[in-house]
Amino acid sequence: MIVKLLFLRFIISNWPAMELLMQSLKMGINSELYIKDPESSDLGKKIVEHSISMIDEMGFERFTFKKLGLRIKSNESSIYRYFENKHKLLLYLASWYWGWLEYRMVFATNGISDPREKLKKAIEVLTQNVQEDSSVSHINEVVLNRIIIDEYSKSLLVKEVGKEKKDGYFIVYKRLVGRLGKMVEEVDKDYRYPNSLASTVLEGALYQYFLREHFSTLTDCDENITPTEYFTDLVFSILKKA
Amino acid sequence: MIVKLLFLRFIISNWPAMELLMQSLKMGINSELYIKDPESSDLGKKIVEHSISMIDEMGFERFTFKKLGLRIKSNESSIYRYFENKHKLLLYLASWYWGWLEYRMVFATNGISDPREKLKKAIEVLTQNVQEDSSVSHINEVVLNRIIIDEYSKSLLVKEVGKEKKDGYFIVYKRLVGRLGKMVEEVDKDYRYPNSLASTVLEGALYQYFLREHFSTLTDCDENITPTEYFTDLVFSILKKA
DNA sequence: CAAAAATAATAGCTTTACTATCATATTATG
DNA sequence: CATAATATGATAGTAAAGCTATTATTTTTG
Repeated sequence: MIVKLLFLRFIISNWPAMELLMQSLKMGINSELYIKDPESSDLGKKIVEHSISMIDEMGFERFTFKKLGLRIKSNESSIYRYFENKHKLLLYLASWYWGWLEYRMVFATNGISDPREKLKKAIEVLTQNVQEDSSVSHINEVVLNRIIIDEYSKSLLVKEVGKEKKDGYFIVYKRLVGRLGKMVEEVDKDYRYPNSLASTVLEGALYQYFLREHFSTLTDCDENITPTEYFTDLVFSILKKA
Repeated sequence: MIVKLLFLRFIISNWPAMELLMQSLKMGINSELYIKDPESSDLGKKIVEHSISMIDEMGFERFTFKKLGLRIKSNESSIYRYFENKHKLLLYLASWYWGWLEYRMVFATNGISDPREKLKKAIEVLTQNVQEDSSVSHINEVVLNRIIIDEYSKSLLVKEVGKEKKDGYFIVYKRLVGRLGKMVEEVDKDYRYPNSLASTVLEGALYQYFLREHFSTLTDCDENITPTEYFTDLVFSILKKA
C-alpha cells in the first residue's frame, strides 16, 4: 500500500518533467526522419522499442523490417508506413538519443554558475555510459546507448543525401555540440578550437567505449578508468587555468 | 632530356625504399583478409585500384563486386577469387592505408632523438591529409585517404566476427596506435592515458576531416586551421612540459 | 452505424551477395 | 613445343534484402 502510494507520488511529481522531456525530444527530431510519428500509436512505439533491442542483438546490417515485423507480430508493410527505411530509423533513434542526452545535460547543469563546474558536469553527463533505464517507458536507454556506441557512425555516412537534408537529420546532434562548444568558450575565451574539442569529446567518448568493449589494448579505459575521467582530464588540461 | 634523366635518377634512388615499403606493407596485412594476394597479379592490382576509386565515387554501400567487374571488364566471380566479400576488401584497403602511414611515420621520425620533436613529427604525419599520390603505382593514396575518412568506421563494425579473427584483421592499426602511445609515454611517463590519447588522435583526425567536409559547423578546422594543428596543440597541452 | 483511417495479408519486383559449373585463355614445366 | 596446371571468363542460379502495390480486414471516430 505504502509502496503503491509512493509510486503514485513519484509519477505525479515527475509528470511535468516527463512531459517537458517528451516535448523537448519531439520538438528536436526532424519530422522528415519518419513518415508517421511513431509516438502517435502503439504500433509505432513497438517499432521503436523492438528495433532497439533487435539492433542490439544482431547488429544493424542483419536487422531488417521483415524480421522486426515477425518479432512484433506485425507486418513488414505496416512498418514501412512509419519509416522509409532502416537507415532513417537509425537516424531517428540517434536523434532521440542525443535529444535525451541534451535534455539531461541542460537539466543537470542548469543551476551551476561557475563555468568550470558547469562544463565539468556537462562532460560527466555526456560521456557517462547509461546505467539506468529511466525516463521513457518504451525506450530502454541502456540498450539504446549500447547501439549508439556500436552503430552511430553508420548513421553519419551519407553519400546519398544532399547537404540540406543532411543538416536537418542532424540538428539535435549539432545543437548539442554547439552547446558544449559554448561551455568550453565560457571557460576559456582564448581557446581556438572549442567546436572541435566538443565534437571530439562526444565522438571520442563513444569510441573509447567501443574500444573498451572490442579492442581493449587500444584504450586505457577499463573497469577503473572511465572515458569520463579521461576526457575530463583532457579538457581541463587544455583549457587555461582560472 | 634533363627531365627524363632526373626522373630516372629518382626512380633508381627510390627503388630500395620502395621495395622496403612494399615488403613492410605486405608483411603487415593479415593474409586472412584475402583469398588470393591481389599484389600477385594484374587482375588483383586492378581490383584494388578500381575498388578505391569506385568506393570514393559511390560510397561503400552502393559499391558491389558486380559493378567493379563491369568497370574493369572482368568477371564478378573472378573478383570473388581474390576477396571473400566487399567488407574484407575494405579491411584490406584499411590495413594497407594504416601500414603505409605507419611506414611513413617510422621513416619520418627515425632520426629524431628528442621525444617531443619525435611525437610532434609523428602527429604531423598521421593527421595530415594526403596530398600526393606518391609511392605505389596502382594505389592512389589521395583517394584512399578520402575513403578511409568516409568509410573507415564501417570496417570496425564487426558483430559477426569473433575476437580472435577481429584481432588479426586489425593488427596494423593496433600496432600503429601502440607506437603512438609509446611516443606519448616517452614524453610524459606520468600521463595516465597514453593509449586512449593515441587512439583519440588517430580516429579524431579522421573525424575532424569528415566534419570539415560534411558538417563544417561542428569543427573549427577549415582552410586555415588543420586537424594537425588542433591535435598538436591538444596533445602538447595535455602532456607535462619539459 | 457508416466512413475514414490504420493495419494485415499476399504477391511481386529488383538488387545484392553470393555459389556452382563449365568453357576458354594463359602460363609453367618437362 | 606440348600439355598440364592455373587463372580467368561466361552463364546460370539461389536466397535474402529492400522495397512497392493491391486488396482485405480491423479499429477508430464523427
